[in-house]
This record gives sequence, structure tokens and C-alpha cells, in this order.
Amino acid sequence: MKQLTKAEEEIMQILWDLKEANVAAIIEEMPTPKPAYNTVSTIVRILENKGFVDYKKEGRGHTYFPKVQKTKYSSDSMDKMVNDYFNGSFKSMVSFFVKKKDMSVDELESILKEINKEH
Amino acid sequence: MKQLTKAEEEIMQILWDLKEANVAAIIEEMPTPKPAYNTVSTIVRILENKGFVDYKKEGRGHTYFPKVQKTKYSSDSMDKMVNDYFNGSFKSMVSFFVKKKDMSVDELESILKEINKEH
DNA sequence: TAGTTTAAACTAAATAATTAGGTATATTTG
DNA sequence: CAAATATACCTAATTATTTAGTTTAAACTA
Repeated sequence: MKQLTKAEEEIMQILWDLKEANVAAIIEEMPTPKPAYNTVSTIVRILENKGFVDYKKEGRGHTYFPKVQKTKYSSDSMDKMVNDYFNGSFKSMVSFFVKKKDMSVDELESILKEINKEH
Repeated sequence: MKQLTKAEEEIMQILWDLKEANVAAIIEEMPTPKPAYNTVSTIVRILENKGFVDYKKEGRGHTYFPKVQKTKYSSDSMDKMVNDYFNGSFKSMVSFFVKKKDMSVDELESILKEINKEH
């Protein structure tokens, strides 16, 4: 899957959050200094070309929505991370974070239990 | 900490791997088509500016080595990832991966044990 | 229906990242 | 010491990304 650039990712995050939005609504969510309408419009169209976004006609304009799910993109990005920085080993990654966060065995076990609850 | 661009990251990975290297040795490690000497040399100098790399004089040239440790950089990158894609929750991230990889409770527990062994 | 408004599409300018040519300098070699 | 060679540094060309002005089309309003 294609990588998102910084500007593209910022807008995808908003779309993932809002589920769907037109350009004005996206700008609404952006921090000041807010970019020009056309700037956002262009990026959304690039995202559409890359296949990350689709739209439906809504009144006089377009309502955009994510075509690639956030979990799909993050999953791929994490895989890359694990490959590049933990020799492809998920175990190493977890170990690393448990140490780094000084997480206790109890805490990790509680995560375990939570995961099990959902089955 | 500053982010690495794609080209920069590729070279950092090699330096982290080799511990230290001159430009020729870096190129050695790169897949064909190998870039021009000057291309790599420039990127290394950018990395030096950004504070990721330092060098020592060695014979007629420079031997470059990482100034920022791989774990430091990956740790920061992972934090960003967790923030952007898992609401800052390390738990969510682990849960997500355990589900995704269809990892069993036993397996996660064995990670736990391994981590404990090291104490 | 004609004028006005709104938003997308097109286009191009500005900025950032990547790649590499040329030059100067230092070191080795004959 | 002089020539050849290797390497860093300076610079510029190319390519990718970001930003935004202009144009076009649709649809709303009087």
C-alpha cells in the first residue's frame, strides 16, 4: 500500500475521525493557521487518486469518506515498523515497550484478561 | 526529535547495523542500482547537520557513526504511532496486534516469562 | 431565465527532498 | 617532489510535495 505524506496523513486522520466530511468540515477540524480551501481540496483529490478516499455527491458538493480503514493503514505501518526496527519480531517489540514503560507483569496480564473478555 | 526522510532513514539503518562506516562501506550495503558516491555523501552530511550522525577522522577520510541510538529513534517513532493510531494507549496497540496475529494467550504469556527472565 | 454564489477541477508557483556534477584538498605512490 | 587517486565540500539540477490562484460548472435565488 502507498505511504501517506505528512499533509495527506493529517487529512486522513480527520476523515477517519469524522467518518465523512466535505472540504469545509475538514478545514473546521484543522488547527490555526488554517490552510486555504484549495489546499485542502487538492490534497483530498490526491487521496482520492491514491485510493485512500472516495466521495458521494451531496447537495451541490462532495462528501468525502475513507476508503482505506484506519486499522488497515496502521496495521501496515506497524508491520513496517516492526520489520525495520525489531527484526520483524512482534515479541521484541512488546518486550521493548514493556521495559521502556516499566510495565509490570500484572499490567500485561490485565491486558491479556481484557483481550480474553472479548471472545 | 526530527523525523528522518526516506533516503535518510535508509542510510541510518545501515549505520545502525554496521556501527560505523565510511561512505564507500555504506554504498556497499545498498541494493542495486547503487546511488552515486556524492548522493550518499550528501545525505550523510545532512544527517550530521540534523545531529543523527557524527564522524571521526580515519586515514584520509571520515568514518561516520550514529549519534542517535536506534532504540531512541524507534522509541520516539513508536510513541508517535501509538498516539496517532491508538489514542495514545499502549494497551490498545498490544490488543490490536494480538488479535491481528491471532496470538494465543499462551504466546503472550511466554513473552511475559521471557521478559521476567532478564531481571 | 439571468445573475449570483459555491465548490470542484485545473494549473502553476513555492517549498522540500533527492540525486549528482564539479572543485578543492589531502594522501598515497612512483 | 609530482602525478594519480580518493574524499569531502560546494553547488546545482531534478523530482516530489505542498500551497494556492484562476477557471469552470453546477445549483440556488430573485
